[in-house]
Amino acid sequence: MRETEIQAAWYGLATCEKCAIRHLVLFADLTSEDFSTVHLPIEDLWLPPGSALYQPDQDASALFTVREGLIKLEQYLADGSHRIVSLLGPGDVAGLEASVSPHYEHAAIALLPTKVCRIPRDVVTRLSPKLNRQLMGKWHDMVRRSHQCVRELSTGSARQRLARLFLLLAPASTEHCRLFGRDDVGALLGITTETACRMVSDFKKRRLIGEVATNIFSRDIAGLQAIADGDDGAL
Amino acid sequence: MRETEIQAAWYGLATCEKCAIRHLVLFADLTSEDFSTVHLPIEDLWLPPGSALYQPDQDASALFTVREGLIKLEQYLADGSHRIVSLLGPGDVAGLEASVSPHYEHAAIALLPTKVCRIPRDVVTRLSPKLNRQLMGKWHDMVRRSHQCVRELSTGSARQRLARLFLLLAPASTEHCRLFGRDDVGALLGITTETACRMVSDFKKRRLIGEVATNIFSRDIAGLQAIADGDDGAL
DNA sequence: CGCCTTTTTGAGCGTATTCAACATACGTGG
DNA sequence: CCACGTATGTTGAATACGCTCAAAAAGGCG
Repeated sequence: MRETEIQAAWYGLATCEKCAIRHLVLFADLTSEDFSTVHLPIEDLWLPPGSALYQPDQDASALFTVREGLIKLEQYLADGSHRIVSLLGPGDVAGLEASVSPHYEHAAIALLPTKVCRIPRDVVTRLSPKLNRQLMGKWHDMVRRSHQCVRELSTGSARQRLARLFLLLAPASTEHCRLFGRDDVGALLGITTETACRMVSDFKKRRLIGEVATNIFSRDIAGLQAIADGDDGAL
Repeated sequence: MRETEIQAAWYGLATCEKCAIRHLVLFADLTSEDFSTVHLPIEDLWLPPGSALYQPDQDASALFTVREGLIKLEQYLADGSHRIVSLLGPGDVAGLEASVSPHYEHAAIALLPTKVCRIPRDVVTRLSPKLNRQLMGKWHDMVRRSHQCVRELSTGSARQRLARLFLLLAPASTEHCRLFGRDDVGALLGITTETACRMVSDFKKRRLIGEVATNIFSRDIAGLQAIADGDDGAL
């Protein structure tokens, strides 16, 4: 088991009022006055791939808004193996359970270079009534993401799952997308590392994807869509 | 596609204050006074297996506390097939999205004879501040259930998944448990109906389960646990 | 440059799927 | 009450798929 620690570098005190993605974060409804009552530090953190935001059963002292990048939530099974149960992207909140429970329930680990802002649990508690609408919305997002993982990434053949993953990694309009380690692809899709690897190879051979740099891919959206829907991978 | 309609029979106006499972439902924190402000009807419904509480995109006019039985939440895929993304049991709330969104996102269908109480969306809206703690808790439950579905029911071999399902169907202390149609077992575990069927047969042959009546099973908890953890099904 | 980790590829095997046939249960009408 | 028809459950045989184990290749990093 690889040792993953919080390697986050301190990035700077967040100026939430001017946050570029504020419309989609927890503080969307707050006024300037509300901000002035927040005296606890809200930090911006940069997470390199592989670094953990938190570990299961750890004290849930904060929650984290994802601003850029991708976070995996994984849980451990009885036999010591693990499974990725959800992915969190920009606008999502990691560790929402901090608002209702004393401990985290997953390991939250960056899959890509990721920027988050850390909001102490006490800030949420204090602003609770004002944040309620947004909190509900974030819970709703969590549920949707999780159901998406079952529906898209844990259903059908390995080929279909990988195709759907490539489509989820970035909007169709985006030129390139960044993939993560084959181990994580496997743990996410519920297949082995080897199968994940073989499938990626196969997609490259069929020109459904093209690797423009290490783990940076261009995509044939229509082709991937066809694979994702029907199981038709015949040449 | 089978036509499933709301066949729920009206059961009686719920007397929430005296509800036997009130400690685990949405109204746990309310006072007598609060109840007196609720003038909209809260109905108790009995759902026979196969009947739908709601369908996707339907107007989300109420949410439903499950009191007895089991509800499946399913979503449809591009190719017309469907996948069960979560199970809801006693204490869980179906259609929580009604509190934040105008439409339902799943089909919610009873797998077993099921008793629910229907709480109009307006009741929740009106009592909103008082229900907040409980609502958060229910969202949290939804997320946990959904992650459980990935972790336990969509991971490992078909044999492991089925073993875990039998363990989830009822507490270990419960003598018997009730299973549902093989189609639904398949859609839940992400395997085909035939495989689900063969596995159930196999479990019976190995005496891991015993069918005391149609779809009522006794269980060898320890045996099932062994299958669920290691993949060791060797004779 | 060598060491370590991650990725890739191969071969053989076991499992789940497919497609088909058959059995059983259930509900309806004769 | 039984006969029939449909829906559901069960089983078989062949195939395809993904897994295991093993080994080689390709990056990173000291």
